Amino acid sequence: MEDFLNELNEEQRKAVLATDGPVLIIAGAGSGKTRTLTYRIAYLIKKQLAKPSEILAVTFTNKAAREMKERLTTLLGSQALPLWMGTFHSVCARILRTEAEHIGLSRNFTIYDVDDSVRALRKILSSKGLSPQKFNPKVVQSRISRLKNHFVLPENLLEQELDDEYDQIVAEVYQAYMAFLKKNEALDFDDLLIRPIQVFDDFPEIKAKYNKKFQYILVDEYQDTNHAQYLLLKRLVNERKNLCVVGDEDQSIYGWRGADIKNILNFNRDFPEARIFKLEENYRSHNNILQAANAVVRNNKSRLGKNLWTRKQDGPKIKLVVADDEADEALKVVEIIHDEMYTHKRSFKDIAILYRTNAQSRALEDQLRRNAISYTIIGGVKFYDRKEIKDVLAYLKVLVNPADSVALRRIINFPLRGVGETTVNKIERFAEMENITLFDALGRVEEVANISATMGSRVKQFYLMMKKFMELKDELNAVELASTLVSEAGIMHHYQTEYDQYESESRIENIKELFATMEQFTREREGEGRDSDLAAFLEEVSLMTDIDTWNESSNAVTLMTLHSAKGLEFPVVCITGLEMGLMPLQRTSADLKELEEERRLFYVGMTRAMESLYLTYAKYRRRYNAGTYNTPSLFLDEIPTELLEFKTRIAGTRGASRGKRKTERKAKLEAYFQNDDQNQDRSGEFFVGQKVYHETFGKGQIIQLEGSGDKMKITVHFGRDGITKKLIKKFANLTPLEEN
DNA sequence: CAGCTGTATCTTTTT
DNA sequence: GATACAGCTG
Repeated sequence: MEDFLNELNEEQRKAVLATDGPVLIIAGAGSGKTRTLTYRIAYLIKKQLAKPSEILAVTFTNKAAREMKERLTTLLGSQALPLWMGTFHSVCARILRTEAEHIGLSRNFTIYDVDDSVRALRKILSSKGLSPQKFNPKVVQSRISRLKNHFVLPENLLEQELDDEYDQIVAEVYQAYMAFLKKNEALDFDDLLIRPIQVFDDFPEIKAKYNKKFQYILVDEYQDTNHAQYLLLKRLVNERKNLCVVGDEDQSIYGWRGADIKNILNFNRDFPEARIFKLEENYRSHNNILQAANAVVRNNKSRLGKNLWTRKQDGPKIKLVVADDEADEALKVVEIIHDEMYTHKRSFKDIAILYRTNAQSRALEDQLRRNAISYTIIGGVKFYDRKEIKDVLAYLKVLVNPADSVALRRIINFPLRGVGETTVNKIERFAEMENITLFDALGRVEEVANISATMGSRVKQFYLMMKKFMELKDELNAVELASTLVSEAGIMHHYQTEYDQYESESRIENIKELFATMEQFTREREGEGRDSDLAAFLEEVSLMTDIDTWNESSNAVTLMTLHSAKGLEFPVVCITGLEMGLMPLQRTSADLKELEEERRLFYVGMTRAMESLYLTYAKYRRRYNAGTYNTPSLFLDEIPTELLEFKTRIAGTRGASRGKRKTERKAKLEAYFQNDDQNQDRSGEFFVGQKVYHETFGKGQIIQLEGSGDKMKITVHFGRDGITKKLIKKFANLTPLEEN
């Protein structure tokens, strides 16, 4: 017992030992926050202050929850398993499923993701005759989500007179949307948080049950909780107020999602008796990295302030790398990777490449692939967002919850069975008249007016097939059910025949991977003695993010957004795209609050690095159609010059600037931009990124230029055959193609 | 009336 | 540079 207390520093130990009453732990980046939390839980259990089942620990991602659970199992064995650990959303889903019968909710409710919500709203808006130009479904979705995050319900809005016409309509649509969800027995992400609050308020006996159950509550990443989560916590905490929250206001990066930094800043106003501990020793990063990060975040006004320090050596300077454009930036990233591998004996998995927007990954991917560097991408098109996965899941969702019309509409004519929009609309109108679900209406298709006999039998055939599988639901386990369904419904056949070989293989591969995940899920859940049925699996999947499925052990460079990188660490980190307009993002620079969040985001990125940190930016970058010339991010100016090394080439040469003075560096940067303009304006010449045509190879794109004049070597990637060729200008006979 | 083809429209970050 | 939708065709 005491052994593991010795593994903590004094402040961490104090935080672990302060078991009772409200506790706020301000934990700087890399200060051993997870370790402190884990040991605190272990301590509670070992000292028998609480049974595992009386502890609730809320983490920010499912992955964090899984890892903490593993650590606890290592410390305590399987006795720790009954504790509740998960994200707010998964914990809420669990409560709602447990209490479903008492609160008028189907146990098999579907969870709608943003995409589903937008689909639903699109339908509602058009049925109200509102133009999608003026009332963009995505905008309306985010407005409603925002309202929900602030626990504002449609009835609160409608009872007051709203000045703004737009707000008035949003309020009406909001109400219709809630009715739609109810009819479909669906909850969206925000409902998962809101419904338990309502349940606790409406059913005191249920609130009492959970108050009794959860004697100790711990919340990680408290700076990123929103108002609804705050209200929920207030209800979950009982009179003992054993609430321990851990967070770092400098790492609050989810304001746009409704996270309220005030939750952490005002914690001791909510709980005046709260004890506060500050973890300020950083165990992760070399001193240079830490000092640079500190210097950047110091420019923020809204913070509690702390002094993060380390015993570690200074380490190498932070390398600032300038690139011509995004392809060149990617090329330089490749050089960085090579250099780190050969001169510092790193492997792929030690390296992370971070960026502000997912779209930036493309250029990086291209270059990594060409240089045979294995990589994994987190985010972007998520595994569970892939079309084939969504298709299969939609089938399963309908099996579990036939009332889910969004899923049903997705599959009713997939694979194509000749049942189109018009027919579905007719049946839907019938369903509304009869006050039954769309699915039940399919079974009575012969009663629907104006539907031909052939059409009717197509619909009926689909209905009967689904019905049959619904009956098989209890006989087969989740994987058996899913795989039989997928072949019988013709999905496998569809993917085998409708696409080229490469795509077909990868899609089928993905479906198989889904089945493998299901199997693993079933095993794990059975081990814990929890629900392992299809409904439970779908719930888990709905709340899963890319990072949760990330396999750290595979040896590959990791690519992800700065947001996804929160909570992770890598020996080598490279943050790309450090230009004005991208980092900070264009629309954020006007608003000080948003600018500060961008700065925190950069801070989060920097503090992921343990040993080396590279910062790159491109002077020119293509975004949508037009490209833009960019100036370096203002955040770069906030890093003390003596901590920076200015690199124009990565390996071999010492291209580093000796310029220690800011002005000198600025002059250098400006010189770069001058150069660049000339480069780009040389009409008739070739440039990197240019599209060209070659007699034998067809259309291609220049990815590298070496030398000059007729002897210039031009490396071109030809998309058609996916090959890359190095050509001599004189002989290649390349024709430049018009842009676009 | 289903299904295909071409055009318009956007791209911040995610539970 | 992918997706959604309108409009056309069979």
